[in-house]
Amino acid sequence: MGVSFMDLFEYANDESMRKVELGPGAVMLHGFALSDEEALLTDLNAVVEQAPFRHMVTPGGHRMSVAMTNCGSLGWLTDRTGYRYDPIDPENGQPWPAMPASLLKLAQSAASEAGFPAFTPDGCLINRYEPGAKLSLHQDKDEKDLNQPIVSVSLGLPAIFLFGGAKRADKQLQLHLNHGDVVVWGGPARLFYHGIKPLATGEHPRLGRYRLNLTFRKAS
DNA sequence: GAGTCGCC
DNA sequence: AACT
Repeated sequence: MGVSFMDLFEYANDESMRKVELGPGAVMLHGFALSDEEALLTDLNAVVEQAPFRHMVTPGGHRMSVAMTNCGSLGWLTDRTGYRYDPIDPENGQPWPAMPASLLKLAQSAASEAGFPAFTPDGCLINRYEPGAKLSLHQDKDEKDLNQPIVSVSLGLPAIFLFGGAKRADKQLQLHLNHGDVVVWGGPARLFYHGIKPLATGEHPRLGRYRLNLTFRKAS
């Protein structure tokens, strides 16, 4: 007898709970990013200036509603030929912007808090959602090193994060992600299916009409 | 044959 | 679904 699914749903969405164990290897950290907000947004702006957001295309030929860019030595890409990590931004032929120290520090401190003290991310995928944008249920499985977790930081407009299990059909927790929330999953949860429901319209004091999601990973 | 970071 |  552990906590029931409904109990977990309540705990996981209670912002007064600073840290919620979602299951083995998966942790929700409420309001974790807020202390570094100024440096974070300044550094993010610099990254995006060098590597602008773009709507990538899936192997099936569909344009993604989420706009993406990357920083760090490896960036995640999708195009007609498939999903992969690449050190070069195909839009300009240049390496992705280096990962700013503020981002790396945030990712490592969140990972440590979640029980992964040796996290050494080499890539950060930056996802920009506007109202209506979504990411359907998927696994992060293009990384060579599945021993290290995924660290996901939410900024700006709120979203509903679907966090399922090892099989697509597994029941999903619906987690309300607000500005500054972090979700970390690794170990037994590393390949769990997850997604984002279509973003509701809104206005955030710092990020306006957008939600930004930073997902740190060790790709190589 | 299995799977799909998409679509309706 | 159209492709891997």
